[in-house]
Amino acid sequence: MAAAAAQPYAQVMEDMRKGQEFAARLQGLLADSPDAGRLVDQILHAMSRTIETARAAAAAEEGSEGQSEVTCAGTGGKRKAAGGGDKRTACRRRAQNSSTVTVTIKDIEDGHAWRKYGQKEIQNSKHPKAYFRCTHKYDQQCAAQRQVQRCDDDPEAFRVTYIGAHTCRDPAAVAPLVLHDADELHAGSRLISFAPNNASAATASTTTTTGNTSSQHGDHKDAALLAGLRPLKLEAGAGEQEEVLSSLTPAGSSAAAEAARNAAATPSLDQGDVTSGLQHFYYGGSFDDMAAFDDTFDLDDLGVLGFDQGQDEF
DNA sequence: CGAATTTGACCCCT
DNA sequence: AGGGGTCAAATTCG
Repeated sequence: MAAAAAQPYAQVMEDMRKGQEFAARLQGLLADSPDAGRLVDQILHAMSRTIETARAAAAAEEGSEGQSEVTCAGTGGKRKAAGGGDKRTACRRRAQNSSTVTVTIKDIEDGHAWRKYGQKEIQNSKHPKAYFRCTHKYDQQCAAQRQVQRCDDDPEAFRVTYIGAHTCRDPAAVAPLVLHDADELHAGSRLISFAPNNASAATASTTTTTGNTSSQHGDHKDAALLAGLRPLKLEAGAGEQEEVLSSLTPAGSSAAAEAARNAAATPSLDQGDVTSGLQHFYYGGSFDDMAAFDDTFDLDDLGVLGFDQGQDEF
C-alpha cells in the first residue's frame, strides 16, 4: 500500500505539501513584514488550489475509491433515557479516510455553519473536545465535520481539526448581513476553506481533500463549543478569552460577533496582527484516496512540523 | 414552537 | 478494557 512515493501523483502531492509547509514557515518568519506575509499567503493559496485541483482530477479518473461513511438508514437506534435496552447495530463508522487537517488558531470562525453534536473530555488534555458537523449534513449530505479543542498551553488558541470537505452550498448559510464586497465572494470560491482565510485569523493550514470542495459560509456556531468548553476550564478571570468567546456567540447574529469579526477580518490592510495569529502549523492529513491508506499520513512522522512549537503530544 | 445545544449513554476501534 | 466519536432525549435559545 505504501506505494505513495512510487506514483508521480503522490510525488507531486508530497512536494506540494512540503512547499506549503515551507511557505507557512516562512510566513511565520515574516511576521513583521506585512507585504511579504501577504505574498506568502498567496503562495499558500495557490498551492492549496493546485493540490486540490490535482486531487480532484485524479479522483475523477479513479472513479470511486474512497469509501464513504457507512450510514445505516433505518437502524432503529433509539435509546431510552433510562432503559438502555437496544443497542444500535454496527452502523457507526468513523470518518475514515476523508481529508483531515488540523490547525491551531485563535479565531474559530471559518464561515461555515456548524452544528455541535457532542463534546468529550480527552484523556491527556485539560480541555474537552467538541464535535461539530455541517449544519447541512442531512439536507445536503454535506459530510464536513470538525473537532475543536482548546490548546492546553495557550488557552486562547484552539486546535481545530477539519474532517472532510463541505459539499453543501446554501445561500442561507452565507453571512447574512455583511459580506461586503468582492473579497468575500472570492473567499467563497476558495477551494480550501481552511486555507489561510483572508486575513481574519489566518493560520497555517494544509490540506487534503476527498471529494469536492465548495465553500460556503455560515454563521458563528462556535460559541457553542466555547460555551461548552468554558465551564470546564477557564472559569473566571479570563478577560480576553471571554471576549473571544462572546465574539463567537451562537445564533449567528450577535452584534458582538459581527463586530469582532469585522475587526479581525479586515482584509488586506491590517497586516501586522494577521501574521501574528499564525503560529502553529500542523498537518495531519491522509492525502488522497489513492495513495492513501486507511489512516492518516502524519508529517509528524517525517519530522516535518512543529517549527515553532515543541508540540509533543501528538 | 422550531432549531440548536447539552449531556450522558452507546458503540467502534485500538 | 478503555478512550474517543456519535447518537439522541432533554433542555435551552431565539
